[in-house]
Amino acid sequence: MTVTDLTLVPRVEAIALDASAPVACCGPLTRETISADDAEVFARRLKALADPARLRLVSIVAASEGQEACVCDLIEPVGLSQPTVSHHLKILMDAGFLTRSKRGTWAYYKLVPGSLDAAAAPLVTV
Amino acid sequence: MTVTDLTLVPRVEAIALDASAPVACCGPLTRETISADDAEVFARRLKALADPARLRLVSIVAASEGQEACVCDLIEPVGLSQPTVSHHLKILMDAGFLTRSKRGTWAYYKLVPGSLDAAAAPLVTV
DNA sequence: TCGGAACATCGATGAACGTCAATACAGTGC
DNA sequence: GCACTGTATTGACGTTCATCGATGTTCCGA
Repeated sequence: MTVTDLTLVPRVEAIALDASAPVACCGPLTRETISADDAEVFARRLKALADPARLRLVSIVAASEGQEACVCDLIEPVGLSQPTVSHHLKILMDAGFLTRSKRGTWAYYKLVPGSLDAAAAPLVTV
Repeated sequence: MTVTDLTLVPRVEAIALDASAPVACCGPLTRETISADDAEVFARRLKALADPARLRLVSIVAASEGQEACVCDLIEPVGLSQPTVSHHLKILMDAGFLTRSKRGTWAYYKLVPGSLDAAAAPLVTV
């Protein structure tokens, strides 16, 4: 790997993905009609969770010590291939539910605090 | 009601009341790992909501008088064809979020009370 | 009885999705 | 340097999904 390689990959989306402060996209659905744009945003979040494998991954991570788990501990429980698990984890990360931190050769995925509550917020009536 | 009736009360009634008494499929995801079966059920519900058009339909119905709306009042706001709207409404009905009642040639869809809260329950940490 | 209106269903089509095998990449230890 | 291990990416394939036009079905009024 050469030095010039570093400048070739601009991660523009890193700015938009401030995963440290999850926010509800909109008010309660029962209060007033959701806008088309908000519906798009909210649907994208729900779609990231609307898969059995991803729900299990989030659940395993969330129920782990420090709400953090290694990929190597996730493959066997969900019963899927390693590339598929990695694929799902990426989707959950892009949606703002998980963050990744590499420690040595291992990758640890951590639940973003409050992200699940923020995703559920528009559904609850309270 | 005779005495013998007591022993013959069919449990089918409880199933029939399912639509009017929504129940969370599982405990909080953060408490303990969700089972494969519960993940399947929960994912199916989320998938029914994870679409911009369906979110808008639910929102319009939920924000209407008596949380009820006619199909004729739903087509124009979402900007989709009538068959497509009918298709989405069926999905929301099958998932237990809406109920339908025909009055004359009109069909009124009503939000099932508590169904949205029940769907969001596994996500909130409380 | 007939025509029209409101809604559901059918059939087709293009896009998105979940999955895996193969491969590439990045660290660790020798 | 080299081999090995853990993880991400790529390419391909079958399935599911959202959408629409055409057609059915049900109900009401003339």
